[in-house]
Amino acid sequence: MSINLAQLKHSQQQLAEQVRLVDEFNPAIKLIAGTDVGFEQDGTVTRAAIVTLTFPDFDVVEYHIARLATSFPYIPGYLSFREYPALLNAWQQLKHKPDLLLVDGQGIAHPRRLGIASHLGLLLDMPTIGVAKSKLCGQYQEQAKQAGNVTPLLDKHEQIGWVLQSKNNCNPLFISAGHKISQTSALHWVKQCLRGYRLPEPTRWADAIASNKPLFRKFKHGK
DNA sequence: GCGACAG
DNA sequence: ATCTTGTCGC
Repeated sequence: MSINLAQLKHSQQQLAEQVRLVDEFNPAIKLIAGTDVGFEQDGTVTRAAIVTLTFPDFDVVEYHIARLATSFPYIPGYLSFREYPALLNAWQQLKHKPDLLLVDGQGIAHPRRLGIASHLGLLLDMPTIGVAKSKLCGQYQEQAKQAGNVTPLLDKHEQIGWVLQSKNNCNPLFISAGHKISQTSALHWVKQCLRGYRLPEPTRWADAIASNKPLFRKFKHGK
């Protein structure tokens, strides 16, 4: 297969125009889902995990793992083309659709304002938030590694997200609105999902499920 | 030209 | 992302 990045870049610019950052504090949220993607066999297989949790108790309602042949390489700025096929597959298996989706990666904190969280939000027509463990683009003021600290992530003078110190002495999280939510609400909901760990619960569970970590193993045994 | 660069 | 033990700091 051949890849036409100029074409995909144009596609992202077109899609970015459809992203809507609506400020809608929604106190009625009852289900929040998280996603995480991993790879197997030298990257030839993409493994996407999605998990739906209750809010605010964070009880696991259901989870699914989709394994598909990898069809696109990793290219910074084009991550969604590599991961969304498996994520859509996992999403279609969900019986209980969530009210909000936390995606591992950037939302609009992207060169063309279309990180994987925004792209997925458009494809699913769902409110999404980008929760990234490292920065793709933008600048910010360094801050103390004290839980609760927040500083805006800027591109020139435009705010594209937030740099959140989610836990003491840990690297910060890069939060940005994905789709159908505002920057302020995105930060609000991620904070609501923090339980003393660096990652918000939906993301932490998705990570544990995708990588079969202790948290998930323990869950499977006791249930 | 050079460095940066989600997962 | 993934391959991997011990180790340092909270």
